[in-house]
Amino acid sequence: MPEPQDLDPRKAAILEAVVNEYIGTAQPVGSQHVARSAGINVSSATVRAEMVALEREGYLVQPHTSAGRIPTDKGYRYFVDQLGEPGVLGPAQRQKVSRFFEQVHGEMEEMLERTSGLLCDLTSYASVVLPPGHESAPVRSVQVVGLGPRLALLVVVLADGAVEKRSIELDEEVPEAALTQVTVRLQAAAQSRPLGGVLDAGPSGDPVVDRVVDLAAAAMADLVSADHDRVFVGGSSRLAAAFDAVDTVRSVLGILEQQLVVVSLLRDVLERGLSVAIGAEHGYEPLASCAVVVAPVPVDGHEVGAVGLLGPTRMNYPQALAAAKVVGERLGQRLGSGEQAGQQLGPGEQATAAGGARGRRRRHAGR
Amino acid sequence: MPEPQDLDPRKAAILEAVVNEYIGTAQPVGSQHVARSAGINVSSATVRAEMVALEREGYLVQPHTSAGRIPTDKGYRYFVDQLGEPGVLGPAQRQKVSRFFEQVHGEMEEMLERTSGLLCDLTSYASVVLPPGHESAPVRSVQVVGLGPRLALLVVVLADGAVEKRSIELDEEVPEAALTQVTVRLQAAAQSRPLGGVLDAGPSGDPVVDRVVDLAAAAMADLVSADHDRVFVGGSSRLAAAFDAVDTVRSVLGILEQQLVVVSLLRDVLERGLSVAIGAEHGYEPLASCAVVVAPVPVDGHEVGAVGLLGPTRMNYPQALAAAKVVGERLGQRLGSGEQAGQQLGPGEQATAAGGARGRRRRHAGR
DNA sequence: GCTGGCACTCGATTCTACCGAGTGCCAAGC
DNA sequence: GCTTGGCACTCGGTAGAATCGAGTGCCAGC
Repeated sequence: MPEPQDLDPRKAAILEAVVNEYIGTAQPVGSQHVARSAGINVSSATVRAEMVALEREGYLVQPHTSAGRIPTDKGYRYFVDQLGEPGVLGPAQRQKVSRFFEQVHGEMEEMLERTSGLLCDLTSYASVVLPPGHESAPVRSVQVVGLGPRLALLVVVLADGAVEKRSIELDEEVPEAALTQVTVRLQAAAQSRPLGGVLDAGPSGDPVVDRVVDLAAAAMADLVSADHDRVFVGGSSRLAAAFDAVDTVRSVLGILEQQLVVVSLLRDVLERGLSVAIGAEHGYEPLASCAVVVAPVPVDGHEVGAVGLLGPTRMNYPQALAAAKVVGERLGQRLGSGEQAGQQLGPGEQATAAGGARGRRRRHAGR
Repeated sequence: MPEPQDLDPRKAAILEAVVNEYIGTAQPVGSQHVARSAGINVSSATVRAEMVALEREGYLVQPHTSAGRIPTDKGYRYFVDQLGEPGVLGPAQRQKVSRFFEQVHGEMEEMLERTSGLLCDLTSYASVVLPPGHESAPVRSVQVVGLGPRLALLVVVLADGAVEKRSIELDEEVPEAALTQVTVRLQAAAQSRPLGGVLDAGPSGDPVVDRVVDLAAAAMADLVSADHDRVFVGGSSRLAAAFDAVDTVRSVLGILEQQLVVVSLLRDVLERGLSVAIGAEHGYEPLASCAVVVAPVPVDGHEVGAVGLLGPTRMNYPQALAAAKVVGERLGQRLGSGEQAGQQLGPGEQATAAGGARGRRRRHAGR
């Protein structure tokens, strides 16, 4: 595969001008526009000649003869690779981010949801927030609560403030006392260990208790893999504006509704070390007219979550990259500080029952 | 305000024919089409005369001269009021519903989300599921878990299987033992009482414990009002197909993202005893081109939740009403049986840790 | 190698003519 | 007196022709 860096500086400048113009106007860009752009000091005829070359090499296409050019996916890719630095947000945007992370508070789910709203607000694209998995978060508490004659609920509290639950259906009626015993045994076996690393509790002598402990342990193992498909999607209404074809909107929205697809898409892109997937670069055919920008949410060093933006391929990449990067980092810091101290409240927050009605009612991000 | 029943049978039949036709085709309906409809045994000229009257009375409008008629909101309203019975679902639909409620299982949140998916599937409109509030569900367990030096987490398990949590920021460092004591005291005060009716725990002698108990009690009171703005929205992609104006789609999607608005809209419609709100009947200007169908989710007699459908005013009301009614009822039964016995697993479900990976991966409904 | 000039292309826009679904009205008929 | 068939009229939608203009490719000259 040919190196993308094989463009001479003038071609690169022309390509950049086309991309920038097209991102703004969504109209094919003609040679005159390019010639008038800053940084281009040649005539339109020369630009035309270069454009022919760029088209031959696959960076541009003409929608039809006698129209301007628009970038191909390859063109966008080159453009994105060129801008080494992710760019910075404008001052207004920066302030929005700072203000957001100063004042945000409440339970983690709500914070993630509102983070998704922030991203939409910053970029006007649809946003996705993948919460960090908590395989590695130490267990703070395990509890088995009876709900009915043959039904119990396993409730696990993790050090990062997450609470997970799972129903357990029992083969037989189990007295409350036995469940208490189960809780005690599990608590001992799981306390301070990561969720994935809960050790066997060992036999207790009471077969009923052992049986329930086994069921609960299975449920806990299940929880570890379960939290992968949680995801917060926001701003899907922005997509309606981004695409003009109604059925494109419909199909993209439909995909955003399949959370599992979204999750694996983002993880996949992230795993390949990319921060942008343009057009068909991710495998999903139905999203071929979309670009995805991803940034990790690094919590205490290792990356555990992700934020993403979904928009048309003619996306404002510098802005989107900057927004995703900054928000991902800040979110990671926030979650990281929580991991250590369980801190999830804003600094200015009153020392009181957290997340009063005032804050909670301010949800903006859609799911 | 004139009674809507002031239409003679023939006018009513004509109006009905227009509505039915228009729902199907989205095209203005001419007098000839109506005259050919079943149940209309007069000539097109007569139909025309009647249509003039119907237009004068506000049930129909002409988009322009020499076009057919389309129903006004008032016309739809009459139509909806006429069909006394909500109608029944087709056999295929019925089967889908039955199959769904036979096989659905897992935690409540997931079930509600998938119910929302079911509604979309049945009607091809966007759907909303308002979970029942659990003010009245008895508390099964209360726990305060320390997360950091000055942060604790209140975890409440309710008899219906719901788990609620709230962070508590502490004024000072509280030893683990004190938190345990707090848990014990709260447990005693709250056990088996509804969440809203937790009594005062009374002084314990230890001021630190009392302080934390107070904070926790405040947090619990807060939880009661908190669960109002949870809502599951599904099938927003369907809206893109329902409206042809792109900005209508955009604004409606934007509204669906504001969960609080959706919740209060549905509650409002339900409180007014309506099952359908057409056009401007609900107060929300931006949804003037939409109709909302609502059905209660009655759990053990009193209505506590709701399911809703959001579509264009030219909605298939009989189908939507039937679907909402049936799904609302079935969901209520399901949740009701859970209230008593905590039963949330399908009858055919294996007695094992519930909601294995297989089931969990099958999410369809978008948020 | 760059530039201005020039002929050419082709989508978009405008204009016109026309079709036809649908209406309103009216006189004749049951 | 309601109903009906007939008829003139309206007007949005479609098709075709003419026009416009942004943009291209090519080429000769600087």
